[in-house]
Amino acid sequence: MKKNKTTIYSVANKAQVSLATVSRVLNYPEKVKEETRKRVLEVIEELDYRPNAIARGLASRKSTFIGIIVPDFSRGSVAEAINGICKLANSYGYQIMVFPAEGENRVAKDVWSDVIASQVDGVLYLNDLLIEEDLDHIKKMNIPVVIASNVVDDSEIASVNVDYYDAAYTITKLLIDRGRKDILFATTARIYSMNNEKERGYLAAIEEAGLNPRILKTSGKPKLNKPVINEYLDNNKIDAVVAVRDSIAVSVMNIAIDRGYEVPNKLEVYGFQNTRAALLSRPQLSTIDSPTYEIGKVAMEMLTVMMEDDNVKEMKVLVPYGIVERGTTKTK
Amino acid sequence: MKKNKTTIYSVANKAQVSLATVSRVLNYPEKVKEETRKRVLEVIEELDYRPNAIARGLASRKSTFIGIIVPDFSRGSVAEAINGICKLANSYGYQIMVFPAEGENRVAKDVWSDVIASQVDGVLYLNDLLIEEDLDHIKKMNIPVVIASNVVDDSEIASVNVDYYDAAYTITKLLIDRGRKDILFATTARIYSMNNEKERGYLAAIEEAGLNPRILKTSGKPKLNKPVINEYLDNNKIDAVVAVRDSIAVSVMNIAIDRGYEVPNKLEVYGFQNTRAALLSRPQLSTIDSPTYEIGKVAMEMLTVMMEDDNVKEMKVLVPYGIVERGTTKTK
DNA sequence: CTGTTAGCGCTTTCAA
DNA sequence: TTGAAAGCGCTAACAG
Repeated sequence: MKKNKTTIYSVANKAQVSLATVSRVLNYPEKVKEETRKRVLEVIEELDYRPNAIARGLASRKSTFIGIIVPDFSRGSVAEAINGICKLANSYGYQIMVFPAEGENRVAKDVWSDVIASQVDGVLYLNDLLIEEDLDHIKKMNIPVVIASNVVDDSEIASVNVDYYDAAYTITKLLIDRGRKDILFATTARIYSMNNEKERGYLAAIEEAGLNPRILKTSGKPKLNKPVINEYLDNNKIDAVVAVRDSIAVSVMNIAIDRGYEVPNKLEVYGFQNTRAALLSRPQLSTIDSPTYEIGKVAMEMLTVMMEDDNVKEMKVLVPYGIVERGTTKTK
Repeated sequence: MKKNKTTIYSVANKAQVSLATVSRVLNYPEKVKEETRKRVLEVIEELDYRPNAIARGLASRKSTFIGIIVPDFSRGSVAEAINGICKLANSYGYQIMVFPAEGENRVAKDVWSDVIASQVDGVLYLNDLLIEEDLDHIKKMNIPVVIASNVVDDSEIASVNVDYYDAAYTITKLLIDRGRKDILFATTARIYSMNNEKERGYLAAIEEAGLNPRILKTSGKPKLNKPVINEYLDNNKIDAVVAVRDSIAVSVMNIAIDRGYEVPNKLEVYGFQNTRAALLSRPQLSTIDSPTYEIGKVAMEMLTVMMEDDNVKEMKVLVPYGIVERGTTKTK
């Protein structure tokens, strides 16, 4: 299978210049006499020449590729972040390389190995799972890495997040102020730093009000939720729900409605993330709007800065969240 | 910013062999004496050597990169397909490169330019929009291209799809057989080959039964749908809906329910795709299960075959769909 | 079975 | 302002 055969030589020949000159009009056009430049540009156009990114990468020792480490593209938050990243990467001239990181099939080591081999200039970590081993790899890496949506303490590691603690605290407080007393916090069984933060925020508000915390840990998958939620509702009375994800919120709500709960009068519900699921639910879900698209953009922005300059000051950025009140809460 | 400095030379030196031998243990291990191979492997391990994929690509004239052209990662179908692609790409040793193709910001030419420059060995076209110009580029490409979820007539172009015509025909027929007479076909205003096929299938069944076609074209976005749908329902009585996407099905259904329609007794609804939206709706949506994950896998499989062998026979593959009957239809 | 030697297509000094 | 030449790190004949 042969590739594009127009090389820098073809152009140089046809334009009657050396290949160095062609290279220059590509990279430092101002260093070439206007006349020559014009001629070369014409030939490039004519031959439809596209510089071979691979060769260029090898010669210049930078690939203009960036890597994104991603668990599962079907997760709404990830998808939006990637959209944000693409947008920016494109305008900065970076190509994006994907490194899938499914928890089960790939151990951290393999992913990072692939990343190193691929010669990317920087990496964006969008995986929601971040283990100690990853942190080690990141620190050993000699290219910049930015972590999105993962709260990490290490001050040397760049990350961008929403203030999940504050968000959870705030909506829980809102519910308490409206007289809710039995507020369920529905979270994932698996431990994510993000959801941990939310739990801390929830607990802070609950304890401050002297209420009893009620925490339910479920799988993220709608199908597996049902029995767990049903069992919980068999044994407990609740009047509000704060869920770590919209989909979990909707799952809990739907089951509660089936059991006769009236939303929002008898049961108020908040989700997290403002995904499409929140829009399609009945009633439409009130939720924390975490601007995942924005997170992607900001992360990419940080990365470009770090790729150009080793000394970056602000390693932890917090993107503002919003509270979207819809049909599942009672704001008067 | 310096990169990984362990090269094939470091390994060769330390293992007391030539670089060619190291290269061999990497690419044709069987051609190296067991003893030497072991020694080299040890050094590789010890130095944590990772061959530079860029250099390798340049020397071998194949990058082991494949490109995916994608419009919007937040689309459920795309996301699942990418998951499928990743899964396979990984086991075949291909790295995935992303080429965003937003309709508005990028003209076809740019995308294909980037693809060529990046030296990928093959490309998967996951964009739902496929214009004449793209087809031209694809045919001029000297690397294989596989198109997913786009019905394209050209027999030279490889594609993988679900038989949308058949699926739409079948569910429409099902509705007719259950006595439904005013069946609305809710589709997108923008023209997609996929939805076109569905429309043809719908029309075939409707005409066959001597009924009146009822077609409503809306935007894909839930927010913009509402007025259009409301207006339609102001002026028309319907007793069933076939929508080209789950989200559209749910939008229509929710509005209909608000207007007093009882689902599924007075109004039956079918969606398309079996996304999460179908699971979270109330009642849960009956839908065509198009196995997008599978489509991704199959497309990737085709691509690998094509990358190894220019002469491929089967250029059009159809992946089987399923009909998922849930709460919005009346199967007895 | 292993080493030597050309490149792959480009960038980047260094001279001219 | 331009050209010549030396690599970037690796693969792939070709010898031996």
